Amino acid sequence: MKNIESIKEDFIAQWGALGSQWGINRTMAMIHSLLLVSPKPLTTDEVMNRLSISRGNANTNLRDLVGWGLVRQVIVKGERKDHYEAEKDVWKIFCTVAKERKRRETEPASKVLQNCIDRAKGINTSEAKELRKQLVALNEFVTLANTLMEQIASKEQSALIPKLLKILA
Amino acid sequence: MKNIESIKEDFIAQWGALGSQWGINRTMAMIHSLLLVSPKPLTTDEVMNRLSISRGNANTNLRDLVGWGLVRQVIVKGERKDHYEAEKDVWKIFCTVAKERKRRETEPASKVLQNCIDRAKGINTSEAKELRKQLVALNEFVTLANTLMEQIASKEQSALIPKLLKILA
DNA sequence: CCCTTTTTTCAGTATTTTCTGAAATATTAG
DNA sequence: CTAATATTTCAGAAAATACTGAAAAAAGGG
Repeated sequence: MKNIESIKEDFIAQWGALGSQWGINRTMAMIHSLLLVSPKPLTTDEVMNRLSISRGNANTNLRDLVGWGLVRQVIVKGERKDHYEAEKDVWKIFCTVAKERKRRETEPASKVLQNCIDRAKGINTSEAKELRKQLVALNEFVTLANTLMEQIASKEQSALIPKLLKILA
Repeated sequence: MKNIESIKEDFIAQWGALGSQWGINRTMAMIHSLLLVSPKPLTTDEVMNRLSISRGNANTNLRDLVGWGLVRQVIVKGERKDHYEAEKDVWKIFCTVAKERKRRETEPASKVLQNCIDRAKGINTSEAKELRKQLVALNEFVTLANTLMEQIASKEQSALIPKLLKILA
């Protein structure tokens, strides 16, 4: 059946399944994809009904998406209920996710490493030296990744991608 | 207490916790970090004892790590048991993970998108056009990311990073 | 204010994921 | 081939995660 709604449903279901193979929970990924392909902002009730999920679930995941910066609340005049819409520009989505993951994941990782490195400095065996070397290598990489991510995510797609393709050619 | 083993233990525990915030299960991340800071290859029994996990768990996760290409089996002469060691070169680890995630995650994602796009081609409403546009934009991005990852992961770190830093400056 | 509508919270439940331990299978030495 | 050792598998248990539904809190209207 060549119905547009059935295509959207499939997209939402499959994209949601992918999201969960990744670090994101299924419902959150599904709400995000629903909003991504929705021509207009939706209310909590509409999200609940479209995805057959409870109010609590819809509410929590919508707020989390807002927290990630992937979805914003919009006011529709003449309506009491909050409406939500997704950022649809793919490059902006990427930048948002990159910055957020940096903040939530790579920065804490670097802290952990730094702490272990500092503690290993006090020991003078060859084994400790070896350990320190490995941890320093890891930390340098994580830090570098941080810097690169930060810079990439602060640039315009049009300004960056051609250059990237060039140096990789 | 400034004991080197206690530093390793902390590193393993904390790195494991981070791994699980990400897509990797805690035990797998812990085994990987244990091997990363181990000066010599370890047997399944050693891994079990060091991390206080069951034989089944150790076995399964070691095999998965081998499947990811992050750990290899090595034969220690004069020993019956299999020994495992981690790849320690950080850049190689990164390349391995990048290629593997591409294969397991972004390629399937692109397939899903392509499928939806093809089906939307059969419909001629403005809404379908809108949907197609959004899905195409997503797919172009995913495909681009695939290509970049592939190329980055096939280069030497020393050849790539300076160039990257330059164009981002 | 007080009533109505909307949003948030959260205890209890359901589901999914991970882990254990022991049995089954495979490997190797003699 | 046999026995000893090592590895794999997998059913059931445990733990972690996500979800529901209803009650509480907050917001808006008159």
